[in-house]
Amino acid sequence: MGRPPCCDKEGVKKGPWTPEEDIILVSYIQEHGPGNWRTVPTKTGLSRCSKSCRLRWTNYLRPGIKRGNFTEQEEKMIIHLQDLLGNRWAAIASYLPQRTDNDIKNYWNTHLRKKLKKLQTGSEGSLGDSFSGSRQIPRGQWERRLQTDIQMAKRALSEALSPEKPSCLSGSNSNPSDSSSSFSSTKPPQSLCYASSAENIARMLKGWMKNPPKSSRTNSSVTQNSFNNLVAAGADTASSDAKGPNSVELSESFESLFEFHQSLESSNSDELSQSFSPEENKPDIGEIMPFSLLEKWLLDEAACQEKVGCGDAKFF
DNA sequence: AAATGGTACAACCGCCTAGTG
DNA sequence: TCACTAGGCGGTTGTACCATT
Repeated sequence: MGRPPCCDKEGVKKGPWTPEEDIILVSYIQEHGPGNWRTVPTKTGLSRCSKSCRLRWTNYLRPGIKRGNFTEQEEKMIIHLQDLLGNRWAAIASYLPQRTDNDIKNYWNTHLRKKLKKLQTGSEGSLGDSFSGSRQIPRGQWERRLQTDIQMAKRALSEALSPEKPSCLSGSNSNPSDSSSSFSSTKPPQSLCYASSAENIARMLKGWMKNPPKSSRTNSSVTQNSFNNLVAAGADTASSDAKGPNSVELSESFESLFEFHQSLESSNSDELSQSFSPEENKPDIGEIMPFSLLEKWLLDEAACQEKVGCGDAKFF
């Protein structure tokens, strides 16, 4: 028997999030930290279901999310990890810092699957066989490899963590395989850590300000319009139907966000990448250890397997 | 310029699992 | 042990944008 949907209530809003909602959610999380999603809609006044709030946070608003083009390296990693782990996007995402599982999944479905298909039909023999190779790995072998992966990731991470790290980062990322060390289980985070989600929004909003709504592809027009309306109305506090914070608060939020972002821009970006590392349940390995190390590991493994003849990682 | 098809991505849906009483 | 629930995950859908005809 199936569970009733968590959000089958009437009056729960669906569809694209507006900047107003984003700000309400972010400011709430900045204050209280993520977790206990069930109470978020009631406490924020958002007409969204808890799941939607969580999703919006994890896929879009949370700190440290990198959006846009995937690099060639990331692409390779995704291909390799997908071959290794299958469609376990969350697991794959844990190896790719700054990328969400949803992002990776989308990228796989829209880009990589086709790309591989093309390659597969192009060079039927080599790639095709290797691509389907993992499907034929005996379960025991697959599990052993997964274990090895986890061991190696743990080791690499603990090595990388041995030097001092910013407190924000060391709080909850101490164990990459410990997915239970989620936000809710950590102490209330320092605002600095969450501030970078405000940075995300600020960046977003700044983009909207810079680009006319039409030119921006990354945000839905609903959101753009909503934001434009808000900007238009924000100055004279005319947006009256906003739930939660009133329009004065909202415009103040915008101002503070812009100020915040400006101050970020003026400071050292390297420093930023450290001090604003995502406080996240997903291990931010790329920021913890050099990305090249992780890649080296993956590529070495692939090379090693080619040698041994495992035959499931012959892409590169 | 309009119509059409393809692409990209945010968001939703429903199942699964772990935690809790 | 069982029932219930929140959170997590992967699959799928909806829709705006872009390119082509």
